[in-house]
Amino acid sequence: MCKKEKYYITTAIAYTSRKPHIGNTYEIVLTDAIARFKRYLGHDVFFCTGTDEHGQKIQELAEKAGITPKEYVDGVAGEIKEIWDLMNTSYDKFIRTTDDYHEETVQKIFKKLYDQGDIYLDSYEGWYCTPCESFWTDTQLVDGKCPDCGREVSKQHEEAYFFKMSKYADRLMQHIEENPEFIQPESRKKEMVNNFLKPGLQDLCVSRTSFDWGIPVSFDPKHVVYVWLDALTNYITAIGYRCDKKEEPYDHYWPADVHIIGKDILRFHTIYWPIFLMALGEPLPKQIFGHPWLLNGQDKMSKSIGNVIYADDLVRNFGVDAVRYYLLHEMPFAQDGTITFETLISRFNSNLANTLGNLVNRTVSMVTKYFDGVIPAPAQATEFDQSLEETCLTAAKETAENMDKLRVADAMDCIWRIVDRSNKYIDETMPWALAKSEDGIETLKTVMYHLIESIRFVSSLLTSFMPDTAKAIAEQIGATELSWESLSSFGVTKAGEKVGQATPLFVRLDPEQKLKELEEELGQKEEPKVEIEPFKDFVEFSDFEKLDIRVGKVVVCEKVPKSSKLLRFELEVGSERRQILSGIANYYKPEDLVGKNVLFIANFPPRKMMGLESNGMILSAEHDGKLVVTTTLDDIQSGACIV
RNA sequence: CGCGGGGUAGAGCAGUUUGGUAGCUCGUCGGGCUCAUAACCCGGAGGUCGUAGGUUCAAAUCCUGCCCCCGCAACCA
Repeated sequence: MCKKEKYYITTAIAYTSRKPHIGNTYEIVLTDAIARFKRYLGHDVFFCTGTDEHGQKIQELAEKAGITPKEYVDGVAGEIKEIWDLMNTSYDKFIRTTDDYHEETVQKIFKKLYDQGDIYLDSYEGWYCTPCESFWTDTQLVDGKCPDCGREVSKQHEEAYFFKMSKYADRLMQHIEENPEFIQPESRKKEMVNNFLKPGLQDLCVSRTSFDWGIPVSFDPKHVVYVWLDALTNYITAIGYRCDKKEEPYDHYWPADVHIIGKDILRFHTIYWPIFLMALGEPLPKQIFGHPWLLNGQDKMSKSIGNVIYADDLVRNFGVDAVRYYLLHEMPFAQDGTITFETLISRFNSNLANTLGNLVNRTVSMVTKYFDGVIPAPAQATEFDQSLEETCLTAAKETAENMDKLRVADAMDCIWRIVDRSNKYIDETMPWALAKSEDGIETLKTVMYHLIESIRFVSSLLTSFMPDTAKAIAEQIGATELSWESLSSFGVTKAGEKVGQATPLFVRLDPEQKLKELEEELGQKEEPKVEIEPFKDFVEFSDFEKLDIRVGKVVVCEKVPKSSKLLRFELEVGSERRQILSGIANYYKPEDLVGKNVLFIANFPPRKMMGLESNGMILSAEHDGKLVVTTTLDDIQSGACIV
């Protein structure tokens, strides 16, 4: 029995707050192509994906929908699974963080880390942002608002468990230095080391009491385990890690060969996750790859911009493999990629319908026409054969080399080199001319054989990227041998086999018409839904009266040096002057605000930001991360009260 | 002086480690061919390689200054 090399690959688990868009879908397709290719090479692959289902946000969404959190996540997890399946992804395990074995194991892990002193109970006063589910310290807050989203936070005392991150920082630093492949792409590694490790790690809050949709801490059930200790551990619980015991196939597959994740969560995977594993005494994953994002044109996809593209809509219009092709081939290795209907249509026509589809179609048609569909044995050689053979053999080798480096788009380019070379080969050998003369027939046999064989290479190599298409090509050229091993030499196709029916693999689209169709079908869906902040609870008038809101006239307004967000204001307030800082530099040119009346809260205690003192807070209206300063409808004496 | 990445034909990218004819895809123009999905093949046009200097026989590539974009961090009560 030959022992196959194991290969454990994972995606990040998808958060079950809403249906994933095509950008989120990219990750599973990318991972799938890598997993399939490793299997194709003969590795013993385990491919894990799943859903992250806890948290306050989900609890709230469920409340809004009038159902239980579990019902809510069941729905979204089902949707996610459907899309993963629709994309023809070959995961071996779909873990949900609400699975019982996962929840139990997380509890055990928490207890173990607590018992060994890595987790400790502390209590602090902090500011909590509900939408972000984040706690902030005084210094982190700005203008009393969440530094992430700029929304209101509330002061909360929370007793919480913390993880001693710093204890393991040196070991992690050493690991990163000794394993240059650990963080990919390289540029991200520097970000992590310089921004987090070097300045020193803060202890991480690993429990919450402010909501209960989570895994309860077994020995202190008013706490639930907070996000990362719950989510990251999926990678080991999914394959049998149970803390006190290890079930099959954990020992076989762990450590992971690669975690494929979005670049936004690299920090958690390259710092917290390895440290958790160190604390558990388990080996670290070999590699973490933070892939770039897929953007719609220049913009990030977002519901509020209304530019979200969903995988199922694309699949309905273009087919699974065309969408897979686009995701796998058009995404650069380390830079964000873009998707638009126009480019999708363009790639579909040129690369799939014209170059690839037409090659198969014309070849099969010729074999049918000239040899009644029977693949002839090669006879009289042509001067172009060797070049074609070389292209096939080299391309196969280089496809594998690129895949080994996770360079999926480059790998696909290698496959297309065979396609291009084959099209050229047809032109060079001119089969239609050979068919006209008796002695031409002998050469024609060679030509057709070579074409079928090189297309077999294409079909074989394509199985990991476009499985259905690969199969369809194989059927049309009558190929049965598609293994990786069979590509080590040219000439595996058996003469005498029959080709199938020549059927276009991808039917060319009329770009303008298709675009119109897409707009009609998806256009109206894209109207942004206006989502506003939920209203807050009643307060007493006396609470309002505690706030001292005034009119101030802007006398000076300038950018705070070194700060990207902060503007420094000097306001005329009656006959006084007052300095206030406000984080609106992204929305206003300082000079445009001079002379304007603004509303501000006058009785917040002074607060230092970027070394400057702010004596109040300028009121802005916020929507969708955009801020607009409030003012008075008519002019009025500065210092006037808002009543 | 917080850390890092980047600015190359109309668009999107490679090339920079190891200086030596500037390349690929799409688009565009012209030609060829007719087996095929108006497809395929060949050729042309189009770039002062962000900018100003420096090193060198030679710079997209190495060095320095500057401008612009992006990511991370900080910071936006």
